[in-house]
Formats: sequence, structure tokens, C-alpha cells
Amino acid sequence: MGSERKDVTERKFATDEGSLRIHQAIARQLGTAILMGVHKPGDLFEGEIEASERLHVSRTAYREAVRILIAKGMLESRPKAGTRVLPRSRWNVLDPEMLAWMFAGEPDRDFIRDLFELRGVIEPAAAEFAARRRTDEQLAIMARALDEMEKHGLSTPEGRAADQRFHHAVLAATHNDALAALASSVGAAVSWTTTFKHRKKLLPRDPLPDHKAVYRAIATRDTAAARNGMVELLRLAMADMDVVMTEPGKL
Amino acid sequence: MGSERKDVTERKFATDEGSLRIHQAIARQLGTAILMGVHKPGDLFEGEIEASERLHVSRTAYREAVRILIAKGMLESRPKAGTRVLPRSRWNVLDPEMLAWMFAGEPDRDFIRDLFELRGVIEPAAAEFAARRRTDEQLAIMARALDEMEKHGLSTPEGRAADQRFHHAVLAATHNDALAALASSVGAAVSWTTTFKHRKKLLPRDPLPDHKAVYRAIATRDTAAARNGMVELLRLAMADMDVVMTEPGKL
DNA sequence: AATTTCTATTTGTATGAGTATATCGGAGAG
DNA sequence: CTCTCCGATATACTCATACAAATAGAAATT
Repeated sequence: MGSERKDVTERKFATDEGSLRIHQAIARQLGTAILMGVHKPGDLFEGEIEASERLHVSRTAYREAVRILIAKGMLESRPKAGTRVLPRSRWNVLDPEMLAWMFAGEPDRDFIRDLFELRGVIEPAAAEFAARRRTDEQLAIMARALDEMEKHGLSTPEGRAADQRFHHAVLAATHNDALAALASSVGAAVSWTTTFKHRKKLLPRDPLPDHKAVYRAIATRDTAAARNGMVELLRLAMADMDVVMTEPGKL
Repeated sequence: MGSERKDVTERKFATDEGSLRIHQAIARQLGTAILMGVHKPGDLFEGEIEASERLHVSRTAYREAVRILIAKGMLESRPKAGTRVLPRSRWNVLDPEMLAWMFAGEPDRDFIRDLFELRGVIEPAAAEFAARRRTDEQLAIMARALDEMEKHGLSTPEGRAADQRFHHAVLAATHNDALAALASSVGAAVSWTTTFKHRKKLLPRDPLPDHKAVYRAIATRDTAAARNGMVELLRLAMADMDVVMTEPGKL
């Protein structure tokens, strides 16, 4: 003892990371900074002591935050060498938490495009597998999701959540853990479009009929129709997105 | 406490985790245990103090290990509630480190199947994108990889590494970060087949011609041929794998 | 110029004290 | 009897400090 306690309220203000534990809050803060390009690949972090003092947290908490980012492939650290940002190619960009950090702010347009391209690759195949392997229970989940989409509409958070649940259910129905692991990536893309379109007040077409077509195909175990339905659904979503992406001006 | 059989050397022996830092070693140990089903979803871990004492490490190191596993979606921890294993659906099974843990031991056959199915979805599309967008430099990397595959053969570690580099280069050439992030997943599957087939001493067919066909298609920017070539390549790999998987007996 | 040795810097590990939080059980109200 | 509230308590979380290990880079050596 001998050293006086710090003013704790200062940190609350500085970070304001909700009810997260401190290490999580710091991880998010650092992760977000890296994603936004504040720290670029190859950049060296300050030492643990300086960093933890600047952030008004203990070295323990700071180190745990760094461990989290290392686990996600964003950082590496070695004695004497320090802690530095890894090349983008090493980042686990499909990690759910990382996607959450990205989409909390203004995500990179290029990456959005990449994510949609991934959707285009994954989801038609997933729909086909789902049509072949879905259980009745999984089908029921899809039905409920569609009901709620219809009930709330895509302009409400509930409706968008239901949309995500539908796509999630399709992936789950593939009975393939590797495909299902991409649910958060697909979900992020799904969520982004609808949110964005709502923000821009352009709802060019009702996506519900397409969703229902996919649903019917999966219900009747028509694999080809399921794939085609999903392709069609995505074609529309992507067309809308292209409008947004090629649009001039910020955001 | 009475039941300890501890040396200081025991940890070195028990974990024998190479030159990993302690927290990494513990993370790997716990992660592997979870993957092998020693700790099942829903299971509660012992307290930090007990756990760290049993493993002969400090609470600091143990906690950092747990942070890593939490970052990968395997665990969650809350005060009073304890630390428990999350449902499989939450695990980031495509995380490179996690794949390494899986394939270090005897990976789950079902998951291998899932991974190959994912390959079947991803790689043909990736080949098509690569044919459209590859740079000359990326093409050169593929060429070098094929040369080394031919030179060393798939029965050598060098040859298998070259095989992985080829598939990695194709994914990189898509210029899509989301697809490229799946490189380690694809790589794990690639590596597993060749390693396994070599161990079983069955090399049914030379995969090089197929690889070269894909390469030529990408070189000439023939998207359709690239896709078809990759489909063909995978058809063979999967056929071999099916033989292995349906084979009776362990492993 | 290449190699080895040294050393200073940085992360890694350990420990103990104290804080915050959520679960569980029990008391009280309906 | 069921439900809600509330407080005791177990548990993870945070902090501060000390010391250990490793390693990049300089210095000495060949």
C-alpha cells in the first residue's frame, strides 16, 4: 500500500462500455481501434505498463484484453519485441465478436461486399442441404420466424431479428457445424442490409415472398427449388446493396 | 490437501506444450479436453483457485487461458455462476488455432465430413473468383506451389505443405477477405486427407493433373473451367475420404 | 564480416488483498 | 401454495507489486 486509489469514475466516463467487464471493454476498445485503422498492421503497441496506465486499468486487465485480441488473430506479443498488430490476413474476420465490433461502427464497405459474396456462395448451398436434412422442429422455427417477420415488418428491430433467425435456422438445418459456424457472418450481413435500407428509407421490394418460397421448398424437401429460391432472394438483396454501395457520399 | 502428486517437473511433462507460454499451454490443454468431450457443454469448471492449483500454475496464467477460450466461444464465466462450457453451436470451430487443436489429435469424423462439405461449397466458387481476379503474382505463387508438389510428392511433408499453399493461394486470389479467412479451415481439410491417405498407404490417384487443370484455367481466366476443375478435384478427394470414413475399425 | 556474449527491455508468471456481481434460499406478500 | 423481493454468500473480477524468463540489439570477440 502507500499508493492512493485512482478516481474510478474517470474510467467509466472515458470508456463507457456498458456493463462489460473491464478486460472486455478494453478488448473492444482496442479491437475497434484496430478495425478502424487507428493501429495498422505492423504497428507496435506501447508497453503494458504505459498502456494500462493511460487507460486507467490494471496491467492484469490490460493483459487479459490483449490475450483476447491475440486469440482472434489481431495481435502478437513476445518479450522484448513488444505487442504488434498482425497483417489483416491473419485476423479472424468471421469471429462473431469481431463482426459485432465492426458493425457497431461504420463497417468497411469493401468488407461488406466480401461478406455478401460469401453469402452468395454459402446460402444457396445451405438451403439445398437444409431441404435435404431439416427436421420438423427446425422447419417450425423457420415458420415462426417468417410469421414474426410478417407481423412486425422489416422496419422494426423485432422483424429484423426474425429475419436473422430465419437465415440462422436454415444454416442450422444443414446439420453441418462448419456451415453453421458461419451463421454470425451471414447474420451480420443480413442485419446490415435491412438496418441500412431502413435508415435510408428505401424499401424497394418486399422480401417476404422470396423468403416464403425458400421456406416452402425446404418444407417439401425440394432441394433444387430451395437453392434457386435462395439465389433469387440473394439476387434482390445484393441489387439493393449495390445501389447503396455505388451511391456517392458518406455512408 | 492430501492427494497431490506433484513435482515441479510434472507440469513440463504433463503438458509438454513445446515452447508455448504457460497460458497458451493451459488454453490448449483445456481446449483440447473440451474438444475431446472431457468437458461437455453445460459442464461447470472448478473454481479458479482450485483449477490453477491443480494445474500448478498461477491464477493469472489460468485466467488468461480461460480468456482465450472465452474469446473462441468455448466458455463463459460470470461471478458467482462460475465458468462453464458453452453449447457447441457457439464454438468458433473455424478458428485456426482451434482447428490445430482438433487435428493434433484424432479429429471427430463427423466434423471432418462437415469440413469437406464446406470445401465443396467454398472452393469451386473461390476458383471462379480467382480466375476472374487473380494477379500475376498470385498466379506465380500457385505455379511455385505446384512445382514443389510435383518435386516432393504428396508423401512428404514438403509436398503436403505445397498442396496447402496452392489452395491458400486460390483463396487469396479471390480478393475477398471473408473467403480468405476460411483458408485455415480448407487447409486443415487438405492436410488431413493427404496425411491420412499417406498413413494408410493408399494413394489411389495422382491429384496433380487435377491441380494443374485448375491452375491453367485460372491462368487463362477461364472462370467456368476453374470452377469445374475444382469440382472435379474435390470429387476425387471426397471419394477417397469416403472410403476412409466408411472403413470399419478405429481411425 | 561473421560469431558469440552480454545486457537491458519487455512480456510473462506469481501472489495476496480487496471489489463487484449474480445466484440461491428464505422471508414476506398475495 | 405461488410469487416477489431481498439479502447472504460464493465466485469471478480487479488491482498492486514483485520477480522471472526471454529475446532483440548492442558490444565484444574471432
